Amino acid sequence: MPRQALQQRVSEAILTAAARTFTVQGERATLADVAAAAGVARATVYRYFPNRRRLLEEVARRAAQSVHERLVRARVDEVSVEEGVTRAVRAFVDEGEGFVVLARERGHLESDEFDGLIGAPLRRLLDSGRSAGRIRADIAPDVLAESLVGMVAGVLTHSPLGRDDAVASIRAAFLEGALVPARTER
Amino acid sequence: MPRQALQQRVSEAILTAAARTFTVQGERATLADVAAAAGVARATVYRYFPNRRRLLEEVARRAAQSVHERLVRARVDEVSVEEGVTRAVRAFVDEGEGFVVLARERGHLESDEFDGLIGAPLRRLLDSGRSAGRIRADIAPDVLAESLVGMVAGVLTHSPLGRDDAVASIRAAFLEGALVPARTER
DNA sequence: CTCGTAGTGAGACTATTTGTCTCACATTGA
DNA sequence: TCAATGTGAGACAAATAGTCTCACTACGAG
Repeated sequence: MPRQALQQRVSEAILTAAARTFTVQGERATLADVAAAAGVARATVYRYFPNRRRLLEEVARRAAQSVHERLVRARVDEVSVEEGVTRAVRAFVDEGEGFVVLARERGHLESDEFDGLIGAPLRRLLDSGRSAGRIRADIAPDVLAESLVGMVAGVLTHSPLGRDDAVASIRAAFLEGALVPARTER
Repeated sequence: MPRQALQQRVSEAILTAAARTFTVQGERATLADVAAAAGVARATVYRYFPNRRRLLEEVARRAAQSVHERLVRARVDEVSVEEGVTRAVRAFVDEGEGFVVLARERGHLESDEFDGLIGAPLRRLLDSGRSAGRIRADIAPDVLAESLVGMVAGVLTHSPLGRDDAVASIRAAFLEGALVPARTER
């Protein structure tokens, strides 16, 4: 098995270029654009991915897998909910462009990688927080999870924030809300 | 000006079908699909919209305009921030599929209809709340606005909630956050 | 009621993009 | 140095975008 280092690099270059290109130009970017961005011939893209849809799916699948691993490594279920949410948001934001493509495309994927790899752990985290009485029970956990994912995708796509600022803002907005805590009430 | 009632109907049918088709099938749905869904010939679509991109833009532009008018009619700037946010969320949710297309496509539009018609009023609302000391000042208003839009788009796309439930959940999550209010603290 | 016209449906046609295939060339490893 | 593996380039077929023409339908004026 000789040339596998090259194939590794090429595959990586294509997937990275695809994530960037689809994030910047939108869903209708051409595979010629992706190939050019990756610095390879268009035919080479088809040597690695049988068609456009599968390339998109692979970008999304890898992003989902990568985020999942970050979540596991971050041990989100072994810390407080607040800290767990912070680390989850950090995992999403660190994934960057791949996460944006994932959030945008996940409804059109073959198998629902997103739900198993990200949705489920996120719901588990929120659920345990709910059991501990720290996460409010009047909103369904899956709605909270969707809200968080939507917030991250929206801010990543349309706000020019640095990673640390993005994480801090999203964490605070999601956990504590936009209102100033009403300290004097009740 | 004789047949304009017909053209009105046809235009409406195409735009509605386009919003639904692009929301359900994603960005790469075919114009033949849209035409079939609208019950017109494919050529007729091109009689009303010069190309695919402009059709998408028109769906988004109309959604933006419609939401803007809902915001104005709702007088979001004449009530409390909490009520204003509630009405804004209701405006987004009521727009439905058009809003989903708008949120997804707005980065790739010619002119930024979204920011002027929706982003600006939303930021004004949050800003006035901030001046009144009710909206937290440690998160930039445009980040809060993006968060809210992302939340709505995410929940509308991936949660099977009824309109009233969706509005209530999003309102509560955005304003008060996911945490149980720490009533006993401090 | 009939006719002229505005507007649609259907389909042929071109351009662009997707996807397939072949062949010459470069690079790696023995 | 040489053989094998993998890429670049470009020709090709299939699908979709976009253009155009023509026959037909239905509305509205008389």
